[in-house]
Amino acid sequence: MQHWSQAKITAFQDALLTWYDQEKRDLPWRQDHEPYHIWVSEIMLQQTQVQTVIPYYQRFMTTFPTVTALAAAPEDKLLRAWAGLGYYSRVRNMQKAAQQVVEDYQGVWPQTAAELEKLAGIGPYTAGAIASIAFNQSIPAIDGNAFRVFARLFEIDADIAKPQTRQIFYDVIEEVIATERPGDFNQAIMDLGSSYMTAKNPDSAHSPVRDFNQAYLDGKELDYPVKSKKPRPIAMDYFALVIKTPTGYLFEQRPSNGMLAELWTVPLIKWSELAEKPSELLLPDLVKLATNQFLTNTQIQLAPMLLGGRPVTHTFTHQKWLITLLYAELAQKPDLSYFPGRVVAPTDFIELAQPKVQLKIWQRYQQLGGH
DNA sequence: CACGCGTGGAA
DNA sequence: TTTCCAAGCGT
Repeated sequence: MQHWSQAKITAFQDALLTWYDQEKRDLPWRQDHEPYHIWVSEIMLQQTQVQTVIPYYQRFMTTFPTVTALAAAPEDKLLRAWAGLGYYSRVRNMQKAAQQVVEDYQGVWPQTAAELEKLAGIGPYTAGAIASIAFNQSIPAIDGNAFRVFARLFEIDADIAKPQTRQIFYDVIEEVIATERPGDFNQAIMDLGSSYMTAKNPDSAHSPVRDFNQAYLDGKELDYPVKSKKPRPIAMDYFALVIKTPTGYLFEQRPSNGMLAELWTVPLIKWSELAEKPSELLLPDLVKLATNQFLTNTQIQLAPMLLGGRPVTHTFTHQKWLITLLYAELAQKPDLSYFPGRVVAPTDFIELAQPKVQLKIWQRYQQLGGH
């Protein structure tokens, strides 16, 4: 790996920051440098694209205008504000961190990356981002963009999927970061990574730092960054039970650990966890078997129906769910003593924090004539 | 350290 | 359709 002279470093900073001053995106969280605003945006932006985050950020700020409001929020309101964004532990950690700020720091944010990293949900990237953007601390903020940009600028071939690689990049960035404007420097690198120096179709020929991009100059841009691949999602079969009662539909809250923790869905039965596995030719039996897991003394009034020939599919990072919809209608309100959920009228669905997969299930149900 | 954890967009 | 990627963190 090459080593830049001080003159080259200065020229790079000038080119980058001049471009950033002219072309930086006007984003809702760039209106000011309030640590609360920077923090919320950074958590939302973890593994999530800018255009997805914008409406969530705006609603979140209306709902929870201050760190104090967030610290005191009831869990259902909290989850509703996050529903659909994914990686739901982020919002639970966020409330823990808000409570830490209010209780341990009397509502005044710590200003160093080391202190910020002690807060729940704040790791090395987010700590660097907040410290540099909100508090003007000269410290790297290394996200996927920064890995890609600097891997190309310096032709660094260390595998960015390996945790120990971070130190290599940290040392490089520490040398070239603009110490007078660290927050703008870090954000400029991220803007660069999402515009000219993208992963797939980069346009480095027109990049403001074209002449500093060694991989581009060598015609090897797409060789960087080096990143080991992850295994593909494992297919899993589920049944979704759409159960209509006189006053609404059955919903259950998922366990507090694991996938989609504490979010609301119609009852989902994992095929691999069914004690008995009836033949697909006996679907009425299957519905009865599944419902009997949690509904006692219940008459299923109408013949259960299989809904939808092809399953609803939803792909997560590690799992691909293939969900077959089953429908049943109950003549009476069921006994919910052993059922971790509630009967919800369609007009009250908005009160539930529902993941995207549940919205897909409901969409399919409606397409098939449900209401 | 390797893995679990959501979702949407691009090609 | 499949694959990969996107402002990561906790365990």
